[in-house]
Amino acid sequence: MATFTEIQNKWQQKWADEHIFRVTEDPKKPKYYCLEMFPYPSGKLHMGHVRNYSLGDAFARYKRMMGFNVLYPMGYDAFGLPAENAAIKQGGNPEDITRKNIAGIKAQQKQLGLSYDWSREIATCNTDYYKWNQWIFLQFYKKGLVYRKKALVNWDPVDQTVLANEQVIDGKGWRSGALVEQREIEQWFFKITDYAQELLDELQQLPHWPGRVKIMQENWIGRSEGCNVSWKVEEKHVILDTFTTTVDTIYGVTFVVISPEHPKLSTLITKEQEENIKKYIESARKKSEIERMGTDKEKTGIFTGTYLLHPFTGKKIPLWVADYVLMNYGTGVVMGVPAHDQRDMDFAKKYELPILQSIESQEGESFVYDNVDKYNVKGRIINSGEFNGIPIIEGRKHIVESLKKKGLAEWKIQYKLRDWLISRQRYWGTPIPMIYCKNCNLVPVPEQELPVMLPKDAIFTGAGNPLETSEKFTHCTCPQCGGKARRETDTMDTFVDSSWYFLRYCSPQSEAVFDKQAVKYWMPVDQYIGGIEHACLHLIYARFFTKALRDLGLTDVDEPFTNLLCQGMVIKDGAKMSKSIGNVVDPGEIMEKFGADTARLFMLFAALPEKELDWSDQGVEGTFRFLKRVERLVDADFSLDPYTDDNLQNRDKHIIGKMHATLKRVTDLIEHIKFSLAIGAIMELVNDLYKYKEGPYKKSVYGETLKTTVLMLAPFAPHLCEELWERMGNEGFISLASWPVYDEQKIDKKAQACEELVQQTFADIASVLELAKITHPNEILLFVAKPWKHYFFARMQELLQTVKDPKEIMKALMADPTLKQHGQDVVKWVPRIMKDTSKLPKHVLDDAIEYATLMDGKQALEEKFGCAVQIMKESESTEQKAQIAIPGKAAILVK
RNA sequence: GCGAGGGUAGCGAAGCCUGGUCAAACGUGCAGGACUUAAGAUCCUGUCCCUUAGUGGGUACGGGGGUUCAAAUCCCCUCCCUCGCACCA
Repeated sequence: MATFTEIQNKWQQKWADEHIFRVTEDPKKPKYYCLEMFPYPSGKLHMGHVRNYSLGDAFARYKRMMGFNVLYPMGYDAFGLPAENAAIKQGGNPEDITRKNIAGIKAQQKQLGLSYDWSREIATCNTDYYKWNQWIFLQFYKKGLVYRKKALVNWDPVDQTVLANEQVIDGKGWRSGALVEQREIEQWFFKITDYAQELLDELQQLPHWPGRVKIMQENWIGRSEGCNVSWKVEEKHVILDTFTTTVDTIYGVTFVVISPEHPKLSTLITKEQEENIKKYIESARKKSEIERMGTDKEKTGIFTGTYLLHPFTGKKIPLWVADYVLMNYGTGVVMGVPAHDQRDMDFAKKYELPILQSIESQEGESFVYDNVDKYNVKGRIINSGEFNGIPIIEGRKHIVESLKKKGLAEWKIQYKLRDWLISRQRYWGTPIPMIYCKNCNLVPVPEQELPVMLPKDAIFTGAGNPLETSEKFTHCTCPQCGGKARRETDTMDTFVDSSWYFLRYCSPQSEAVFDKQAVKYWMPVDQYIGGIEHACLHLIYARFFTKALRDLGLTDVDEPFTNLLCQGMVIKDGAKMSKSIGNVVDPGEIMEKFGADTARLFMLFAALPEKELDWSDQGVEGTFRFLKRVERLVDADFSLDPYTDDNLQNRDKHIIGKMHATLKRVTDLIEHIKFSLAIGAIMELVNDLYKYKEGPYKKSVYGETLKTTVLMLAPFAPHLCEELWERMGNEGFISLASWPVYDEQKIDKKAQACEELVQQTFADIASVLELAKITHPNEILLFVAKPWKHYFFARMQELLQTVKDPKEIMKALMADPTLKQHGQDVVKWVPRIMKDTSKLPKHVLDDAIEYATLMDGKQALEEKFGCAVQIMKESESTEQKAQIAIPGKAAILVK
């Protein structure tokens, strides 16, 4: 008997030799693009990967069997800091390290037997890939989607590079975990904010995305509708803008707060306050990233000594500095309305600033805009001069219009989403194709000179950007004037690489960025599978790229991913697998011990894809046992007394019915990616097959059922199923076989069961008669498990002939002493039966069928045995039981 | 604080949307039996409590309340857990 390792190797080899998973565009076949988030090649697979790929592969295999032309590719997100850090630490260079890691991870993926079209493999560190990053960058540049500016940026002191906002988590770098500092540096940006509105709007058109991802993106984009109000500074020709969504409270402004980082701040300080403010700014900057993130948010601030003039009342409004105002949102200046804003209220109370009410609720009470829907609030404006009494929402319009006339306000839509900072001061990434020339300033590298390759002579010391150490790289000639020039040494964020790789897969060898026709055929991705951690990073960038490339006329795809599945984490002993806890299970070891099929099947069986998966060693063994159980079914000796009679007995019909029912269920479950339930249903069928095999079975029925079982299991445990497919004498690969089709007609198992019941009764009565040596029974007693049900249906039928009112029927039924005992159930069913027979629960209908069958059976029994058959309600006493043995009568019990 | 998702039998995990077929799939664990010299593997049976040859009854899906003839499932309140966002004006 072949071991699972032998089976695995055999079929993996065959799949590879015959290239059976290779695909090309075929307009005659419906396409299906199944994609997993490609991995960062760290050298070894972890359980999260295995889960991800098991899900994707099962689904791709299923779709293939369903007749789709399935694009199922794999590649590597190969640029990134870990490889560079490894080079610094252990010597060597990032490329070699990365290539080695790719080889390692690929070997394990192959070992898992994933049905990728390996001819489409890509790695983002290949020049023929990152060349197109540069090309896209240049297209974006031409279109004005790229710009360079000096900005306060998130500086990761450990990784020595800048981070995008999305990569800062709790004030720490997403990779290094180091506290992020603010630095002012010239940086490259992608203008993702141009697409903020579309990115937000089109979330509506993604019905098959998990709600939480959409909500997260929505929050991340963070749209607010409001207006900018300009404030004149007293005795200075300076204007300060504030952004507010609730301009209705403008009469409630008792102070204005400016961010410590605000560029105009220095000009707004009075001499007396200068020293103190400098101190405050200093302390704010120091604590900023640590304490601004803290839970305890006691507000601090300091008066600048300067006053602003209220645009309506002309009153003097003090200008304060406080670090609860963020520089990078809105204008960096906020109007303080302590009566209606919790933060302002806290601040006002602390510094004893006046509190002025300017709006009230419908009930005439003051309220704070905390848990209130700002855009649909009801109430009116008060204490606000000419605006008194106007409903809040309407009042906003009046106020803005009034200010607009004075040139002091404009409507404004504000987003939290900020432009995507893509420069990284590191080596292992795509060089940004720009040149600095003394004469010509900033010059893009001409397209024909792409790619700008990473130099081989860079030195990895850990200090600064290694690219700057390469003379060959940094020195160049200006493409415009031909003079000496310097190359940009920043590289691109690796998230640029992953923002369009799904397009490249469509035509990985294309001489262009991608082949338009191929993209037209394959895109969008029908099913995308990956971790939730990318909800606001990769998934937003990829959407942005898709839209930007569309606007460049390169595709006509609006949204890249139609269906999105975010898999749950793999945990063990109640915690995420991690080295520090020591609960890591190595996929390699599991594959060694139990094989790829078991590893994959367990991953799919243990939990629904979106849920957490609790790793259990016993569960793995159980899965392993199940596969062996299936194998034994195939290896069973068919020659052992199977019935050859062509007529199908009840037990044959039953198993066939079960098979079709299971097939229907499994198909539906896989379609909805509820793999664990699908596998559970297959297990049930396997259990039934074992039972079927116990009794007299027919080879044809057994074989047919088993064949279907193996086909259903094939997407989950492909190696074993290929092997079993062959052992059962089938030609070709099961991977390329067609998904079986169920026959609705054969599913009606209840009718079969009833028939079986009658048949069984015949047999049982015959044997009882024989045992009791009874030749001529006068009467046969049929005991039924719930006789009152049948009785109920009989009465019900009678009543329906004459009475139409459900309540009357109910009354009549309840008057019956037999049914009275079961009043609850009677009351349950009558309204249902009266309402709509088609909507009856299945079991009620079944009971009705059973009743009819029983009546038929009774008749048949009477004919066959030539005696009266009586259906007994119940056997309450032993006396009655004793009658069973009374000669001249036969009794049989029916469930 | 805001937002999302959870709490089901010894354990993992379905069922909830669309109330009745639910003492609740499937797996695991446990118990008994068969096979075996024995162990393992395998197969069968049982596995909330009481009772039975069959059956029947009681209690139960975090806690409390409500709607309904009927609630794990719908509504309200409450407790606990996990995960996102977090002074966004």
